[in-house]
Amino acid sequence: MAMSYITEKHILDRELKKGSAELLILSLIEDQPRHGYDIGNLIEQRSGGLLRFNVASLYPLLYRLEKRGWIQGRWVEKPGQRRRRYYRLTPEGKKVLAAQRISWREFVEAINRIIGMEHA
Amino acid sequence: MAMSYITEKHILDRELKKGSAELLILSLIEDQPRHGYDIGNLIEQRSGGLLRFNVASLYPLLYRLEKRGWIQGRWVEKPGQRRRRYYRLTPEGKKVLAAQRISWREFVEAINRIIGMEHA
DNA sequence: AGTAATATATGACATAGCCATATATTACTG
DNA sequence: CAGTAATATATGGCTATGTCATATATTACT
Repeated sequence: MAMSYITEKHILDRELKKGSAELLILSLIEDQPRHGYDIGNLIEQRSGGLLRFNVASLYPLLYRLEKRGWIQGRWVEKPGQRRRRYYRLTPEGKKVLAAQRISWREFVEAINRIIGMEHA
Repeated sequence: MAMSYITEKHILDRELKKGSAELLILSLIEDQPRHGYDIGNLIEQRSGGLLRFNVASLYPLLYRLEKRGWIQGRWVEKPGQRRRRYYRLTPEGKKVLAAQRISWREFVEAINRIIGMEHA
């Protein structure tokens, strides 16, 4: 999960990734609880490697979301596995996710309008 | 151009805005040189008020873009007007803008894939 | 036994956005 | 003509947060 920003393109990627992080995490645990490492890998896989989370960003972000009451974590210990902390959406988190999805859509449309990509 | 973030929705907006700022500015001066204040107002107007730039963010960002050689500013003084610094895209900036438009599109598609908004 | 992968954790540093404020000029309004 | 608003650029200080580097612990593989 190491980052590597070499070109100008990557500078943009790095910046853009910041704000969408919450939305990604909330979406991924919408249907089932997941642990941090799983979330990080899913984001990388499903984005075709375009989006990657540094673990040093991912875990603190999970703590913040839990502190805000949007997600709730619990430790799960199974034989033959290292202990994992599974996070699930709280009722408050569900509301926030719904609001953020709308916000994301409006945001993308606003940007596209300004940069001339209505058809994107 | 003052900011006001009250709801959770706005927290997301604030974060999201960060990475797209460069793309917005480069796009707006693509066809004609513009000064900072004009750019700030255009972003607010064309986004229907959704995107707003604090001047304390806008001007330093313009300096950074100029320092990187993507934009070039020059002072213009006209009678009956306060002096303005007009920025234009450099050849290097044009290349960066083209790359960032592609990057933006890929980014949006990757996010949508993960959060379940393919149809958005 | 050694290495890689899995999984979580955190201190230190750097980036960069925002608040508040400042300055200067022009336009409007009572 | 005095006061206020709008235009236009500028910046010090605070804060949030992402990244680098590193640490720890467990399991799987060879």
